[in-house]
Amino acid sequence: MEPTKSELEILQVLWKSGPSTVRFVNDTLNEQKRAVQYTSTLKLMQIMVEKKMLKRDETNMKHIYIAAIEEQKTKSFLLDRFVDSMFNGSASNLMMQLLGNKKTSKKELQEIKDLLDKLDKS
Amino acid sequence: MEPTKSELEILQVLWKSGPSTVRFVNDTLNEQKRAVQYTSTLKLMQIMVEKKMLKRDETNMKHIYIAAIEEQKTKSFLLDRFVDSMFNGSASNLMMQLLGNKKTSKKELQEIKDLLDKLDKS
DNA sequence: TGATTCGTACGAAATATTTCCTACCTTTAA
DNA sequence: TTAAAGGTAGGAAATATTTCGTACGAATCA
Repeated sequence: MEPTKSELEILQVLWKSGPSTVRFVNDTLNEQKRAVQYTSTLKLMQIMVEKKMLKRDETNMKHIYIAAIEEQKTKSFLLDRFVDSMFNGSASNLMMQLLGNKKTSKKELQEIKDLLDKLDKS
Repeated sequence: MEPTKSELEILQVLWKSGPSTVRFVNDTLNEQKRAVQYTSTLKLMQIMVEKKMLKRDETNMKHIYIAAIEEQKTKSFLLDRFVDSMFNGSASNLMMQLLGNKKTSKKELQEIKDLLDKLDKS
């Protein structure tokens, strides 16, 4: 449980699209991210199986890879580490940074407020 | 502008404490983070000077290192990348993750709300 | 049936990152 | 004035990460 940057890219594809072949993952990366050879993606995914980050169904020739770590848990873990290292563990510090950021639109802000309100009531 | 994990640790010290010697940075890292040899820290900081991430005052024998990239800009940049890669660029997705996290205390939540309110008025 | 395409396995190379050894100079204190 | 302590520089080693070439088997199709 410590995905590298490249490993995370692969996990994202699997989380989004579910169990997939190397071919599918590789095509997706090439479309959405950057040029990468098929065997590079294959190798990385094989390594991730060794690390127990992925599972593999070898029933058919085209192996099917499945994310073995949960999206929520993983993101939560990485977010924690990020907040710890960058914002001294303070979520509001992070928010402050986020809000000072031009990229955060009014729509986003409203969504966040709604979220907080909803949380209040429960 | 792409600090690695170790480089970020050093930047944090310099941002927090201002211009410092290698000795000070190294001591701080050993206290707050992990065991690391003096020359390791030295080497890394020298590399960071080459990369223009730090500046160095060589007037005296004890060189003084200064962060050459701004804390706010750097954090904003890294946060953006993080949100993009992990939460599809959506700040509210990130918030949702953050709020589902046990570690975010009520006090933090209140601070975030206050922050949003303040933002409204301005 | 061949030839081409598509798949996996394996190992090595290329990079990026981190760590530390050694040499040598300056300052300090006995 | 000499030994010890504390500095920097540089290169090499150790790791971690990423990328890809080659070999070879299975499937497909002309």
